[in-house]
Amino acid sequence: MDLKEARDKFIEAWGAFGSAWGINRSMAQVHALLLISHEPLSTEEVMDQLNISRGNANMNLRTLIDWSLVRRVLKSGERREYFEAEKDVWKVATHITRERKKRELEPLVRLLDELEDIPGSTPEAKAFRKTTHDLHDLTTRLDTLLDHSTRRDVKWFVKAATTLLK
Amino acid sequence: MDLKEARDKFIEAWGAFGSAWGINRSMAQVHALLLISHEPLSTEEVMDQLNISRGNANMNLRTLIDWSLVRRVLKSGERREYFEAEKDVWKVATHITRERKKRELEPLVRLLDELEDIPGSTPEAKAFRKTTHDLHDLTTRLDTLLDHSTRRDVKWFVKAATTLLK
DNA sequence: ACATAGTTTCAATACTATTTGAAACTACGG
DNA sequence: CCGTAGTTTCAAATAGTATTGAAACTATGT
Repeated sequence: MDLKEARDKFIEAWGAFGSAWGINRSMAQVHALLLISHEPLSTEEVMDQLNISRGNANMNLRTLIDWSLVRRVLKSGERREYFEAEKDVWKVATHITRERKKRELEPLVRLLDELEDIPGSTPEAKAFRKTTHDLHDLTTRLDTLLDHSTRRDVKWFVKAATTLLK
Repeated sequence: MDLKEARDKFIEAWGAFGSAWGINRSMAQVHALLLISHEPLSTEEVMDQLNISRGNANMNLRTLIDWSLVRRVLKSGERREYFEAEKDVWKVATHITRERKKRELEPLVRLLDELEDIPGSTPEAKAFRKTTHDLHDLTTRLDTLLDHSTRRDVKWFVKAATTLLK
Protein backbone atom coordinates (compact mmCIF):
# COMPACT_ATOMS: atom_id res chain seq x y z
CA MET A 1 0.00 0.00 0.00
CA ASP A 2 1.46 3.37 -0.92
CA LEU A 3 1.21 6.57 1.06
CA LYS A 4 -1.54 8.14 -0.98
CA GLU A 5 -3.73 5.10 -0.66
CA ALA A 6 -3.01 4.84 3.05
CA ARG A 7 -3.86 8.49 3.61
CA ASP A 8 -7.17 8.07 1.81
CA LYS A 9 -8.01 5.02 3.86
CA PHE A 10 -7.21 6.83 7.04
CA ILE A 11 -9.31 9.85 6.12
CA GLU A 12 -12.20 7.63 5.17
CA ALA A 13 -11.95 5.58 8.37
CA TRP A 14 -11.67 8.60 10.61
CA GLY A 15 -14.74 10.02 8.89
CA ALA A 16 -16.70 6.82 9.49
CA PHE A 17 -15.49 6.61 13.06
CA GLY A 18 -16.58 10.19 13.62
CA SER A 19 -20.05 9.70 12.26
CA ALA A 20 -20.60 6.69 14.49
CA TRP A 21 -19.85 9.00 17.41
CA GLY A 22 -22.09 11.84 16.37
CA ILE A 23 -19.42 13.97 14.74
CA ASN A 24 -20.18 14.81 11.18
CA ARG A 25 -18.27 13.06 8.48
CA SER A 26 -16.72 16.13 6.86
CA MET A 27 -15.59 17.56 10.13
CA ALA A 28 -13.89 14.29 10.99
CA GLN A 29 -12.32 14.11 7.54
CA VAL A 30 -10.98 17.64 7.69
CA HIS A 31 -9.55 16.74 11.08
CA ALA A 32 -8.00 13.56 9.70
CA LEU A 33 -6.43 15.44 6.81
CA LEU A 34 -4.86 18.00 9.11
CA LEU A 35 -3.69 15.32 11.51
CA ILE A 36 -1.63 13.61 8.84
CA SER A 37 -0.35 16.74 7.12
CA HIS A 38 3.17 17.71 8.03
CA GLU A 39 2.44 21.40 7.59
CA PRO A 40 -0.54 23.70 7.96
CA LEU A 41 -3.07 23.79 5.12
CA SER A 42 -5.23 26.59 3.77
CA THR A 43 -9.00 26.39 3.26
CA GLU A 44 -8.31 26.03 -0.45
CA GLU A 45 -6.05 23.02 0.05
CA VAL A 46 -8.55 21.34 2.33
CA MET A 47 -11.30 21.88 -0.27
CA ASP A 48 -9.18 20.42 -3.03
CA GLN A 49 -7.89 17.43 -1.18
CA LEU A 50 -11.27 16.37 0.16
CA ASN A 51 -13.42 17.58 -2.74
CA ILE A 52 -15.71 19.59 -0.55
CA SER A 53 -17.12 23.06 -1.00
CA ARG A 54 -15.70 26.24 0.44
CA GLY A 55 -18.66 26.68 2.78
CA ASN A 56 -18.34 23.20 4.11
CA ALA A 57 -14.58 23.46 4.61
CA ASN A 58 -14.90 26.82 6.28
CA MET A 59 -17.65 25.77 8.63
CA ASN A 60 -15.93 22.62 9.76
CA LEU A 61 -12.60 24.35 10.25
CA ARG A 62 -14.33 26.84 12.54
CA THR A 63 -15.98 24.06 14.51
CA LEU A 64 -12.68 22.24 14.87
CA ILE A 65 -11.11 25.45 16.20
CA ASP A 66 -14.02 25.72 18.65
CA TRP A 67 -13.24 22.25 19.87
CA SER A 68 -9.54 23.17 20.23
CA LEU A 69 -8.59 20.43 17.82
CA VAL A 70 -7.24 22.82 15.20
CA ARG A 71 -5.31 26.07 15.40
CA ARG A 72 -5.25 29.01 13.03
CA VAL A 73 -1.72 29.71 11.79
CA LEU A 74 -0.62 32.88 10.05
CA LYS A 75 2.39 32.74 7.79
CA SER A 76 4.25 36.02 7.89
CA GLY A 77 3.81 38.12 4.80
CA GLU A 78 0.76 36.10 3.78
CA ARG A 79 -2.78 37.13 4.09
CA ARG A 80 -4.24 33.69 3.82
CA GLU A 81 -5.04 31.70 6.93
CA TYR A 82 -3.57 28.27 7.45
CA PHE A 83 -4.75 25.56 9.79
CA GLU A 84 -2.93 22.91 11.73
CA ALA A 85 -4.23 20.14 13.94
CA GLU A 86 -3.22 19.45 17.50
CA LYS A 87 -0.95 16.46 17.00
CA ASP A 88 -0.72 15.20 20.55
CA VAL A 89 -3.36 12.49 20.44
CA TRP A 90 -3.78 12.53 24.21
CA LYS A 91 -4.68 16.19 24.07
CA VAL A 92 -6.99 15.43 21.18
CA ALA A 93 -8.75 12.85 23.34
CA THR A 94 -9.01 15.34 26.19
CA HIS A 95 -10.52 18.05 24.03
CA ILE A 96 -13.05 15.73 22.43
CA THR A 97 -14.03 14.29 25.79
CA ARG A 98 -14.51 17.70 27.35
CA GLU A 99 -16.56 19.00 24.51
CA ARG A 100 -18.89 16.03 24.42
CA LYS A 101 -19.22 15.93 28.18
CA LYS A 102 -20.30 19.54 28.09
CA ARG A 103 -22.76 19.12 25.27
CA GLU A 104 -24.26 15.75 26.01
CA LEU A 105 -23.55 14.46 29.46
CA GLU A 106 -24.11 17.58 31.53
CA PRO A 107 -27.63 18.32 30.26
CA LEU A 108 -28.62 14.74 30.99
CA VAL A 109 -27.29 14.93 34.54
CA ARG A 110 -29.22 18.13 35.09
CA LEU A 111 -32.45 16.60 33.85
CA LEU A 112 -32.03 13.48 35.96
CA ASP A 113 -31.43 15.66 38.93
CA GLU A 114 -34.77 17.38 38.38
CA LEU A 115 -36.57 14.12 37.86
CA GLU A 116 -35.36 12.52 41.06
CA ASP A 117 -38.14 13.59 43.33
CA ILE A 118 -41.30 12.99 41.41
CA PRO A 119 -43.96 12.11 44.01
CA GLY A 120 -46.25 9.08 43.94
CA SER A 121 -46.49 5.68 45.53
CA THR A 122 -47.79 3.62 42.63
CA PRO A 123 -45.52 0.89 41.24
CA GLU A 124 -45.03 3.12 38.17
CA ALA A 125 -43.85 6.03 40.25
CA LYS A 126 -41.53 3.79 42.25
CA ALA A 127 -40.01 2.21 39.15
CA PHE A 128 -39.52 5.63 37.65
CA ARG A 129 -37.79 7.00 40.73
CA LYS A 130 -35.51 3.99 40.99
CA THR A 131 -34.36 4.18 37.38
CA THR A 132 -33.81 7.91 37.34
CA HIS A 133 -32.04 7.79 40.68
CA ASP A 134 -29.70 5.02 39.57
CA LEU A 135 -28.98 6.77 36.31
CA HIS A 136 -28.36 10.00 38.11
CA ASP A 137 -25.82 8.27 40.27
CA LEU A 138 -24.10 6.66 37.29
CA THR A 139 -23.98 9.77 35.14
CA THR A 140 -22.79 11.93 38.01
CA ARG A 141 -19.95 9.56 38.72
CA LEU A 142 -19.03 9.44 35.06
CA ASP A 143 -19.16 13.20 34.91
CA THR A 144 -16.80 13.52 37.85
CA LEU A 145 -14.51 10.88 36.44
CA LEU A 146 -14.25 12.60 33.08
CA ASP A 147 -13.79 15.91 34.76
CA HIS A 148 -10.80 14.77 36.76
CA SER A 149 -9.29 12.73 33.97
CA THR A 150 -9.38 15.67 31.58
CA ARG A 151 -8.27 18.28 34.07
CA ARG A 152 -5.22 16.24 34.84
CA ASP A 153 -3.61 14.17 32.19
CA VAL A 154 -5.53 11.60 30.21
CA LYS A 155 -2.38 9.76 29.30
CA TRP A 156 -1.43 9.27 32.91
CA PHE A 157 -4.96 8.27 33.78
CA VAL A 158 -5.28 5.65 31.05
CA LYS A 159 -1.96 4.15 32.02
CA ALA A 160 -2.81 4.08 35.72
CA ALA A 161 -6.27 2.66 35.08
CA THR A 162 -4.89 -0.03 32.82
CA THR A 163 -2.49 -1.10 35.54
CA LEU A 164 -5.33 -1.09 38.02
CA LEU A 165 -7.24 -3.53 35.88
CA LYS A 166 -4.48 -5.89 34.92
CA MET B 1 -44.22 18.13 37.57
CA ASP B 2 -46.40 15.03 37.54
CA LEU B 3 -45.35 11.52 36.69
CA LYS B 4 -46.68 11.50 33.15
CA GLU B 5 -44.86 14.68 32.28
CA ALA B 6 -41.68 13.45 33.92
CA ARG B 7 -41.82 10.16 32.02
CA ASP B 8 -42.23 11.99 28.74
CA LYS B 9 -39.31 14.26 29.51
CA PHE B 10 -37.15 11.31 30.38
CA ILE B 11 -38.06 9.43 27.20
CA GLU B 12 -37.38 12.49 25.12
CA ALA B 13 -34.04 13.17 26.82
CA TRP B 14 -32.87 9.59 26.57
CA GLY B 15 -33.75 9.67 22.89
CA ALA B 16 -31.76 12.85 22.34
CA PHE B 17 -28.86 11.49 24.36
CA GLY B 18 -28.91 8.34 22.27
CA SER B 19 -28.87 10.11 18.95
CA ALA B 20 -25.90 12.22 19.99
CA TRP B 21 -24.07 8.95 20.57
CA GLY B 22 -25.01 7.30 17.30
CA ILE B 23 -27.91 5.26 18.65
CA ASN B 24 -31.09 5.94 16.83
CA ARG B 25 -33.74 7.96 18.53
CA SER B 26 -36.51 5.36 18.49
CA MET B 27 -34.27 2.64 19.80
CA ALA B 28 -33.23 4.87 22.68
CA GLN B 29 -36.84 5.84 23.35
CA VAL B 30 -38.06 2.26 23.38
CA HIS B 31 -35.24 1.53 25.79
CA ALA B 32 -36.20 4.50 27.97
CA LEU B 33 -39.83 3.42 28.06
CA LEU B 34 -38.93 -0.10 29.16
CA LEU B 35 -36.46 1.22 31.71
CA ILE B 36 -39.14 3.16 33.53
CA SER B 37 -41.95 0.62 33.21
CA HIS B 38 -42.54 -1.45 36.27
CA GLU B 39 -43.66 -4.46 34.25
CA PRO B 40 -42.90 -5.92 30.83
CA LEU B 41 -44.63 -4.38 27.82
CA SER B 42 -45.83 -5.90 24.58
CA THR B 43 -44.98 -4.60 21.10
CA GLU B 44 -48.48 -3.16 20.95
CA GLU B 45 -48.03 -1.18 24.16
CA VAL B 46 -44.69 0.17 23.01
CA MET B 47 -46.25 1.26 19.72
CA ASP B 48 -49.10 3.03 21.49
CA GLN B 49 -47.08 4.78 24.14
CA LEU B 50 -44.45 6.09 21.75
CA ASN B 51 -46.65 6.57 18.69
CA ILE B 52 -44.43 4.55 16.44
CA SER B 53 -45.25 1.92 13.84
CA ARG B 54 -45.24 -1.80 14.37
CA GLY B 55 -42.22 -2.30 12.11
CA ASN B 56 -40.24 0.32 13.93
CA ALA B 57 -41.13 -1.04 17.36
CA ASN B 58 -40.36 -4.59 16.33
CA MET B 59 -37.04 -3.75 14.75
CA ASN B 60 -35.79 -1.72 17.68
CA LEU B 61 -36.91 -4.28 20.22
CA ARG B 62 -34.88 -6.89 18.33
CA THR B 63 -31.85 -4.67 18.26
CA LEU B 64 -32.17 -3.97 21.98
CA ILE B 65 -32.30 -7.72 22.60
CA ASP B 66 -29.18 -8.09 20.45
CA TRP B 67 -27.44 -5.58 22.65
CA SER B 68 -28.60 -7.46 25.77
CA LEU B 69 -30.40 -4.39 27.02
CA VAL B 70 -33.83 -5.97 26.79
CA ARG B 71 -35.15 -9.45 27.47
CA ARG B 72 -38.07 -11.28 25.95
CA VAL B 73 -40.55 -12.38 28.61
CA LEU B 74 -43.33 -14.90 28.08
CA LYS B 75 -46.33 -14.70 30.34
CA SER B 76 -47.71 -18.16 30.96
CA GLY B 77 -50.91 -18.85 29.12
CA GLU B 78 -50.29 -15.95 26.75
CA ARG B 79 -49.09 -16.15 23.26
CA ARG B 80 -47.98 -12.56 23.04
CA GLU B 81 -44.37 -11.64 23.74
CA TYR B 82 -43.50 -9.11 26.39
CA PHE B 83 -40.29 -7.19 26.80
CA GLU B 84 -38.47 -5.91 29.84
CA ALA B 85 -35.30 -3.86 30.14
CA GLU B 86 -32.26 -4.72 32.15
CA LYS B 87 -32.70 -2.41 35.11
CA ASP B 88 -29.23 -2.56 36.59
CA VAL B 89 -27.76 0.60 35.10
CA TRP B 90 -24.21 -0.64 35.57
CA LYS B 91 -24.97 -3.67 33.49
CA VAL B 92 -26.63 -1.41 30.96
CA ALA B 93 -23.44 0.62 30.76
CA THR B 94 -21.39 -2.54 30.34
CA HIS B 95 -23.53 -3.87 27.51
CA ILE B 96 -23.56 -0.58 25.64
CA THR B 97 -19.82 -0.18 26.04
CA ARG B 98 -19.10 -3.68 24.77
CA GLU B 99 -21.31 -3.34 21.79
CA ARG B 100 -19.88 -0.03 20.71
CA LYS B 101 -16.32 -1.16 21.31
CA LYS B 102 -16.97 -4.12 19.06
CA ARG B 103 -18.62 -2.11 16.31
CA GLU B 104 -16.60 1.04 16.28
CA LEU B 105 -13.37 0.84 18.16
CA GLU B 106 -12.09 -2.55 17.05
CA PRO B 107 -12.29 -1.90 13.30
CA LEU B 108 -10.38 1.34 13.80
CA VAL B 109 -7.65 -0.39 15.79
CA ARG B 110 -7.31 -2.99 13.04
CA LEU B 111 -6.98 -0.35 10.35
CA LEU B 112 -4.42 1.65 12.31
CA ASP B 113 -2.46 -1.51 12.80
CA GLU B 114 -2.30 -2.01 9.05
CA LEU B 115 -1.33 1.58 8.42
CA GLU B 116 1.57 1.64 10.84
CA ASP B 117 4.30 0.58 8.48
CA ILE B 118 3.78 2.59 5.37
CA PRO B 119 7.23 3.17 3.88
CA GLY B 120 8.70 6.51 2.82
CA SER B 121 11.09 9.11 4.18
CA THR B 122 9.42 12.30 3.02
CA PRO B 123 8.08 14.66 5.69
CA GLU B 124 4.59 13.59 4.62
CA ALA B 125 5.34 9.93 5.19
CA LYS B 126 6.92 10.66 8.53
CA ALA B 127 4.01 12.78 9.73
CA PHE B 128 1.62 10.07 8.62
CA ARG B 129 3.49 7.34 10.46
CA LYS B 130 3.73 9.38 13.63
CA THR B 131 0.01 10.16 13.74
CA THR B 132 -1.16 6.66 12.95
CA HIS B 133 1.32 5.18 15.39
CA ASP B 134 0.21 7.46 18.22
CA LEU B 135 -3.43 6.81 17.49
CA HIS B 136 -2.80 3.12 17.37
CA ASP B 137 -1.24 3.30 20.78
CA LEU B 138 -4.12 5.34 22.19
CA THR B 139 -6.90 3.24 20.71
CA THR B 140 -5.22 0.00 21.74
CA ARG B 141 -4.94 1.19 25.30
CA LEU B 142 -8.53 2.31 25.31
CA ASP B 143 -9.57 -1.00 23.86
CA THR B 144 -7.75 -2.89 26.60
CA LEU B 145 -9.16 -0.61 29.25
CA LEU B 146 -12.73 -1.08 28.10
CA ASP B 147 -12.18 -4.77 27.75
CA HIS B 148 -11.05 -5.20 31.32
CA SER B 149 -13.57 -2.80 32.76
CA THR B 150 -16.45 -4.62 31.12
CA ARG B 151 -15.15 -8.11 31.82
CA ARG B 152 -14.95 -7.25 35.46
CA ASP B 153 -17.44 -4.82 36.78
CA VAL B 154 -17.96 -1.30 35.53
CA LYS B 155 -19.28 -0.21 38.87
CA TRP B 156 -16.15 -1.32 40.63
CA PHE B 157 -13.99 0.25 37.96
CA VAL B 158 -15.67 3.65 38.10
CA LYS B 159 -15.37 3.70 41.87
CA ALA B 160 -11.73 2.66 41.82
CA ALA B 161 -10.86 5.11 39.08
CA THR B 162 -12.58 7.93 40.91
CA THR B 163 -10.52 7.21 43.99
CA LEU B 164 -7.41 7.10 41.86
CA LEU B 165 -8.11 10.61 40.62
CA LYS B 166 -9.19 12.27 43.85
C1' DA C 1 -11.71 55.28 -2.34
C1' DC C 2 -11.06 51.42 -5.11
C1' DA C 3 -9.64 46.87 -6.38
C1' DT C 4 -8.40 42.65 -4.74
C1' DA C 5 -7.91 38.56 -1.78
C1' DG C 6 -10.00 36.23 1.37
C1' DT C 7 -13.89 34.72 4.69
C1' DT C 8 -18.57 33.91 6.14
C1' DT C 9 -23.37 33.13 5.62
C1' DC C 10 -27.49 30.91 4.24
C1' DA C 11 -31.30 29.45 1.17
C1' DA C 12 -31.62 25.78 -1.97
C1' DT C 13 -30.44 21.13 -2.83
C1' DA C 14 -28.66 16.58 -2.28
C1' DC C 15 -28.01 12.86 0.52
C1' DT C 16 -28.73 9.53 4.40
C1' DA C 17 -31.18 7.44 7.82
C1' DT C 18 -35.38 6.38 9.82
C1' DT C 19 -40.07 5.12 9.74
C1' DT C 20 -44.13 3.46 7.87
C1' DG C 21 -47.56 0.16 6.55
C1' DA C 22 -49.05 -3.48 4.24
C1' DA C 23 -48.01 -8.10 2.81
C1' DA C 24 -45.73 -12.39 3.91
C1' DC C 25 -44.81 -15.38 7.18
C1' DT C 26 -45.21 -18.44 11.49
C1' DA C 27 -47.19 -21.01 15.05
C1' DC C 28 -50.81 -22.44 17.70
C1' DG C 29 -55.56 -24.21 19.05
C1' DG C 30 -59.47 -26.43 17.69
C1' DC D 1 -56.11 -28.37 7.92
C1' DC D 2 -58.12 -23.92 8.72
C1' DG D 3 -58.58 -19.62 11.11
C1' DT D 4 -56.62 -16.51 14.08
C1' DA D 5 -53.20 -13.95 16.76
C1' DG D 6 -49.04 -12.55 16.47
C1' DT D 7 -44.32 -11.45 14.30
C1' DT D 8 -41.18 -10.19 10.67
C1' DT D 9 -39.77 -8.15 6.47
C1' DC D 10 -38.95 -4.68 3.13
C1' DA D 11 -39.95 -1.33 -0.58
C1' DA D 12 -41.53 3.19 -0.54
C1' DA D 13 -42.32 7.58 1.83
C1' DT D 14 -40.67 10.83 5.08
C1' DA D 15 -37.92 13.28 7.98
C1' DG D 16 -33.57 14.85 9.25
C1' DT D 17 -28.70 16.31 8.16
C1' DA D 18 -25.07 17.79 5.55
C1' DT D 19 -23.38 20.19 1.51
C1' DT D 20 -23.21 23.36 -2.07
C1' DG D 21 -22.44 27.67 -4.27
C1' DA D 22 -23.19 32.13 -4.95
C1' DA D 23 -23.78 36.51 -2.73
C1' DA D 24 -22.58 39.43 1.11
C1' DC D 25 -19.23 40.79 3.83
C1' DT D 26 -14.43 42.17 5.69
C1' DA D 27 -9.78 43.45 5.58
C1' DT D 28 -5.69 44.88 3.14
C1' DG D 29 -2.63 47.31 0.04
C1' DT D 30 -2.17 51.07 -3.31
